[in-house]
Amino acid sequence: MSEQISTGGAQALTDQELARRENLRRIRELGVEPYPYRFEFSHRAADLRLMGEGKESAALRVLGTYSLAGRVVAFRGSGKTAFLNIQDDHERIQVYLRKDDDAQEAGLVLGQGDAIWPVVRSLDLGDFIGVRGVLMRTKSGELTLQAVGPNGFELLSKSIKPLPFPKVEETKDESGKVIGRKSFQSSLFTDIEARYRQRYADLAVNPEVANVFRLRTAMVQEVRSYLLEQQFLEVETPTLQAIYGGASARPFVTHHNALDIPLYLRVSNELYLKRLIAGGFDRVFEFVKDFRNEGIDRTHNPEFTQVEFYQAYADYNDMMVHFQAIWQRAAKTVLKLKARRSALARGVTPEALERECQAIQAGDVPLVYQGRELTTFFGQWERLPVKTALKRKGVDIDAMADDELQDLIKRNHWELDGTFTRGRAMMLAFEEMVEPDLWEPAFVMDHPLESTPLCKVHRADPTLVERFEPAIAGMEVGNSYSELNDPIVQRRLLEQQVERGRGGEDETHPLDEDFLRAMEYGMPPMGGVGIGIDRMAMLLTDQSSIRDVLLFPLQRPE
RNA sequence: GAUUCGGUAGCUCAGUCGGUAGAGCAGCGGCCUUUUAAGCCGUGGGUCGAGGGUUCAAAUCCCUCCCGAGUCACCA
Repeated sequence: MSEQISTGGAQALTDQELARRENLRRIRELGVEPYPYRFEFSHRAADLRLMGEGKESAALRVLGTYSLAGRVVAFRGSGKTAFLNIQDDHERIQVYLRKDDDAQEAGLVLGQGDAIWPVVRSLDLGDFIGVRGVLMRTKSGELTLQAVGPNGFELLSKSIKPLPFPKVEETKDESGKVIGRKSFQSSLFTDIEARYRQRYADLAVNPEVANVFRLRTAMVQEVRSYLLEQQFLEVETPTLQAIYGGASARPFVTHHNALDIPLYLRVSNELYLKRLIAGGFDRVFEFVKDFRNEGIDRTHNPEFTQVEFYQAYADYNDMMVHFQAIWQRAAKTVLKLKARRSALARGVTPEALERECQAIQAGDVPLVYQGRELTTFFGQWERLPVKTALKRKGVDIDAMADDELQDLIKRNHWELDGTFTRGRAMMLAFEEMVEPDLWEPAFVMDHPLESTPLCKVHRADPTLVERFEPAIAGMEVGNSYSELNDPIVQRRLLEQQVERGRGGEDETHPLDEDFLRAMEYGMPPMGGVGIGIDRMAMLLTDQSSIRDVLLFPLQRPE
């Protein structure tokens, strides 16, 4: 390690990193601080583009002076001038810098001449700069902020490691001749592992990735707005729990030192929200991170986000209404944002865009996932009782004896885990015969009694519970019950589950006496819902993997 | 857990039959005061994921391992 070039780590520096540190040294030598404290800016790139819309240079110039700050994402220097593309908030605008010592046009002199120009020449992609100047339009018509005056240019932060900016994409004709190239149009930092591990780099160079997360946030806000408008109270419940429950899942275990007790990261907040209903809050909701110590795949991450809400005096039918309304509202908001964002690129006029948004609001624009339309998404979602769905496939559960059901399983070479029960056989048949064909939104409802211990028995069929699991594009996107509130029955069901746990069955939970006590004091009838926020984001932003809607998906450490 | 594909320069990739590695962009030096694929001239850069084996010789063939992605299985 030399005194100037500290590696700051075990790995040797690349030639590019060394070059940037040399630039940094040179800038300091010029008396310029490469990491100043603040920069006052008047506008952002998106604002400037909006203001410059349809105006020529002469009209732009009289608008006055503007300033902006952002990251250098492209640099085209030519001797005593430079065109830069600056990105702020994932929007880009061109900036023009001139050495300008002998500029003819009064007032358009950068004005720092020899002093600042070496700093401009030492810029690297990824640096942050501030620019003050006037708007203009170049020969080719691109809106550009031209730096003017002694404060026209400031270095705000030096980048000493090259970002993985995409190379240009080439279009070739049959003979292999390059007939066109474009840069910064498409994401070409494609190493998927690096993108997840270094999300900051992914976001910095792939604005459309950042947009997915902006859409996700907008979506979450819509869900929250809906629930608040419906008089639900937002609450917070423990993440660290001495007894985990509310879902069948293996927990992460940790330890509290001062109390010297094991603690679990919650697998669900369900039992706490029900306690709150017992406590007299009639409508509560919570956005929660749940943690489940299970596998990772396209639709599962060990920590994931749900919104759960509980409503006193309601049942699962009421919850279906909320569920559909929330999804449709969030989807419309996301579709509108997508339309607005792409309007300029698509050449859509403001009037046409307004009509588009009205059509989206009216539900006339279909949601598309992975190239396939969800045609009934903005209509009434089908309510699909498991038994009814099977009957349509020629399997009438109620008309079949146990041995007939067992025969059905054997004939199809299905595998039933655990011991045979009619309910398990029914769900197996549903998964094998119905689920693969589910695409349009459907409330899969009225599951067998043994599927959950937290749900009320179906009012019309004692072998079922009042539960629904909505499926969209083949994905389970939530779960809801007419919540069980009979403490005697609840105790029996939970005790049975504990027994099964002792018998070695996976994924049961310990008996939560405190939860039972709350129910014994009296709990009103209620409907409860959990919505998987990550999967919702996948559906609405058209991403095929849950990792593409998580800013920092779990990765094995480097 | 099973299985398929992948890991080569900062990024994206090529690398034939085994003969000590290439391209574009990025970088570096030079020229250039309206570029936007900037252009022109010159130029540096590699523990080919790791380890072992076969061979005169391994990015390439074999074995083991690591990491990732996909598919299946698991998943109230």
